[in-house]
Amino acid sequence: MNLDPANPTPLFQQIAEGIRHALAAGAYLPGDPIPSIRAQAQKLRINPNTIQRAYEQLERDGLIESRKGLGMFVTSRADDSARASSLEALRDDLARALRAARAAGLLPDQIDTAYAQARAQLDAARRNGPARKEHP
Amino acid sequence: MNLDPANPTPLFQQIAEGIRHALAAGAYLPGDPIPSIRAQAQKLRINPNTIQRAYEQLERDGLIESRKGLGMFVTSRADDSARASSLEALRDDLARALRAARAAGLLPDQIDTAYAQARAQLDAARRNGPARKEHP
Amino acid sequence: MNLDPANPTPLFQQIAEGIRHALAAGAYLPGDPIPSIRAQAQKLRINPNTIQRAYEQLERDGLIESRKGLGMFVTSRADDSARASSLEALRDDLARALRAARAAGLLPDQIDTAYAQARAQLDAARRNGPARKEHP
Amino acid sequence: MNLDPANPTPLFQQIAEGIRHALAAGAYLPGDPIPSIRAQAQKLRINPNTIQRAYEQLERDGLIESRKGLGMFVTSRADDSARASSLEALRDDLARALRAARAAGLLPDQIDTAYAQARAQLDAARRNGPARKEHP
DNA sequence: GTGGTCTAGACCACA
DNA sequence: GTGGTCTAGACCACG
Repeated sequence: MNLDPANPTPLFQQIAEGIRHALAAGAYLPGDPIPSIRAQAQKLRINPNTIQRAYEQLERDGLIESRKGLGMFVTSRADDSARASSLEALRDDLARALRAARAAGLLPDQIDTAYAQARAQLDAARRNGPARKEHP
Repeated sequence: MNLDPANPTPLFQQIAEGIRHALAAGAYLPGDPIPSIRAQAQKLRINPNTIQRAYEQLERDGLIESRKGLGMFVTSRADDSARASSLEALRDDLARALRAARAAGLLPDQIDTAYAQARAQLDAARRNGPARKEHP
Repeated sequence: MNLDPANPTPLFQQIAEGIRHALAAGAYLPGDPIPSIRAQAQKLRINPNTIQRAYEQLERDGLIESRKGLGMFVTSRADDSARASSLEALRDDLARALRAARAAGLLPDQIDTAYAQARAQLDAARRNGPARKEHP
Repeated sequence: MNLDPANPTPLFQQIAEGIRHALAAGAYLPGDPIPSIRAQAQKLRINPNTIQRAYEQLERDGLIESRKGLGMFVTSRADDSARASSLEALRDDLARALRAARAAGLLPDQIDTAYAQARAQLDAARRNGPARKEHP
């Protein structure tokens, strides 16, 4: 899980996002328990309140559910939901970015070119492994 | 200028963004004065301090400059700078969105499809006039 | 930190300057937290908004960074940056002063003499301790 | 006279400075009248209030004096005073710059080097004529 | 009239 | 507790 305290996106969202990815990747199967708030907090060396907020968000999204006295468990449809919500988030992000670009008066060609560049950069990163940042 | 107080991005940034767009679109030419802080504040019904903060940011970015006792004036290279910074912002947004999508395990096909959808939605909105917000 | 409300240079810049000096002097090490806005405001008996503005400037200059809910922390390269910017400021000041002197028709000898005097005055002040203000 | 409305130093000071230089250079002799506020304002295309403030400052410094109903005239000791005040201004500027540099923790060597650089740059500019800005 | 600084006090999100 | 944004209203220098 990639946590960066200097990142402007809130810590609890970074955590929720990390777990969402883990679910989409199948790291936790439906019915599995996820680490308790206290355990997670200790492991990540982060304030338990922050973990709590991350779990709350996941629960609202239906990815995990609490069973009284037992802890939080992965929902049956969690992996699909995780993928779906990731896709939805991507759509939202793209739509927002394009709307802003259009409002700024950028031409469709410029927008497509920017996407192609970002896309190529992503492929390069994938080929070179996740640790690489720039093309060599 | 589209100002939404419910939007999580700060008001003063929304204002700066709006003027940046106006500059990119050529609404104010180099050497032109932009509306005075007080006038803008009255028109947008927003506190002058907030306008001041927006203008401050534009001045730091070299888009406008202040002449004491006279007002704020558009810099000579303002429109180019505004376009360039808009393009840069788009690239950043796209790269961030794609990185997140990849981290979430989405397939390249899904990503491209999402972009195509967002792109089509943008074109549709353009054809139907700038007032349309939702899919037609 | 030397704050003079009668000084024409804005308070928030004086504050930022003071912290810049402290960073250059190594008073705060990279990774250290700097005093919270509210604490600093209370200590200096100055409005928190003014402190906030000073910190904002330091953050823009890359000397400190904020972590939400935790405070502002010294950047890794802060001390070097602080020194570099101080040196740059000195060069600018000297160049501006010399340009003005030349424009006023002063002779090179007069300029050098003035610098020697200012330099000697500085040495004397250093020998006599930082509290001395006037010529001994 | 070099007037720059984008310059952060107030226009009226730039004007006063320009006249001070003219006096030091002997462009106006003691007893000569200087251009009336209205004439000066029209020639420089500047608000008469601004000229008025510049003349006020020169009068306070004893460089010019008003004779009722006649206008403003150059004082007998004006050229010497102009030179002296320029020298004094230089001393002040240098002392202030050095004090700031010392407060920032710069070493004496660094300060002397910075002065030598500024001095060399000045000489180069002088050799190349007043219009040149950078060494070729 | 203009921009710029400062204070006071409020509310918010985050850890 | 932290930083960040916004409002309200004051005062200043400048043209």
